[in-house]
Amino acid sequence: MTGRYTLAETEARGANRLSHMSLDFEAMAVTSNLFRAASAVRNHFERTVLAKSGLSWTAFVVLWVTWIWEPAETREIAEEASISKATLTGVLTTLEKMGLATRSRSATDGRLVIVTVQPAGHKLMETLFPEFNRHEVDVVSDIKGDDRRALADMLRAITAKIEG
Amino acid sequence: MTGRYTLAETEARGANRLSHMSLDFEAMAVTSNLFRAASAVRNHFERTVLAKSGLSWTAFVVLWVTWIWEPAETREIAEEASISKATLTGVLTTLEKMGLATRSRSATDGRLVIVTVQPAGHKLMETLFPEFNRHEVDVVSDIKGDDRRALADMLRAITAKIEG
DNA sequence: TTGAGATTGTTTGGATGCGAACAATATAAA
DNA sequence: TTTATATTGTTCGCATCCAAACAATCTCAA
Repeated sequence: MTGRYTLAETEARGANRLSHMSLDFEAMAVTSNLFRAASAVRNHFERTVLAKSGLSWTAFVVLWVTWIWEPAETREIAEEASISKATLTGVLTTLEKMGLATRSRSATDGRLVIVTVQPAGHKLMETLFPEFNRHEVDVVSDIKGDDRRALADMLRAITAKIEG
Repeated sequence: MTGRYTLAETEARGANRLSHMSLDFEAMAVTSNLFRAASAVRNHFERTVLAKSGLSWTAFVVLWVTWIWEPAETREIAEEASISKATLTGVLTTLEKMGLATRSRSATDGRLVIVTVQPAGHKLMETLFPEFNRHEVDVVSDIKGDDRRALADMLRAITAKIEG
């Protein structure tokens, strides 16, 4: 939760509030910095790489997942993008308005909706994704190679712990 | 970006799309799992610990920051909570409606708004925050002590790299 | 003292974001 | 065949979330 202030400062300032509680400040530091980092990365990417194309972070992720797996079912896309199906409905409408993707009904199961990337979407991703990846490289450039793998593994462990 | 599928599966499936691109899959795995984890933690906390009190993740963070630093200026709260001032305006309105916090004008600077936690807010945090922390402990329980510190440090490094 | 520029919180407009209710479709057992 | 149950995407209501425009206030130089 802490941002500008260090954990030590927060701990000192919050001493009166927190001193009588039994707390694990290291676990707290993990979740705190997890969100701080995720939020910083997201905002930075939206303001730099994604700004030109007018895509939000979520719209980009949805388009990316569809691009890799197309034709893709919406339930798969929602799962991969870590968003609810209700949210996906809105994002897909946005992508359709932008002419980047289209919806169609499944021929074998009338309940399913199949999503396909439009030519404009393919053209966009062809240049946007490599650029996106270069920013990803930049963001982790202060972390050594072995540590990057360890970092990804620990983040995966957190997700696994929650989702079972 | 990948969720249910492993990076290897995505790489294999996306071979046609990605094979001709020069990509760093390890950097990709970091940002991918960073968001997957942050999203999972947030949703899990909102559905368990926070559900009873009717607080969203953001509302809880804002209340927590105010609780530690009160009386707090809104610009400080927004910075600590990693949200924009526009977002904070809405969240504070929510917290006021719930009777957990109040706004007041600064006596020395008419531009500033000072936020204070109400008695109901104090009472809530007294039990909610320790419970919140117990869930934080649970979430990182599969990661060893030393690794937890390393994890927090690397996440801090990512944020620092972006925010300078 | 005064007026240009800086700072702050709110408003506006638009896009997520989710749970719950819903209608359409599919599946299963009787 | 029929009927109860399950699954899927959308709609609805509401709460974030941000950039940009805005009004109020402060600062500081002339």
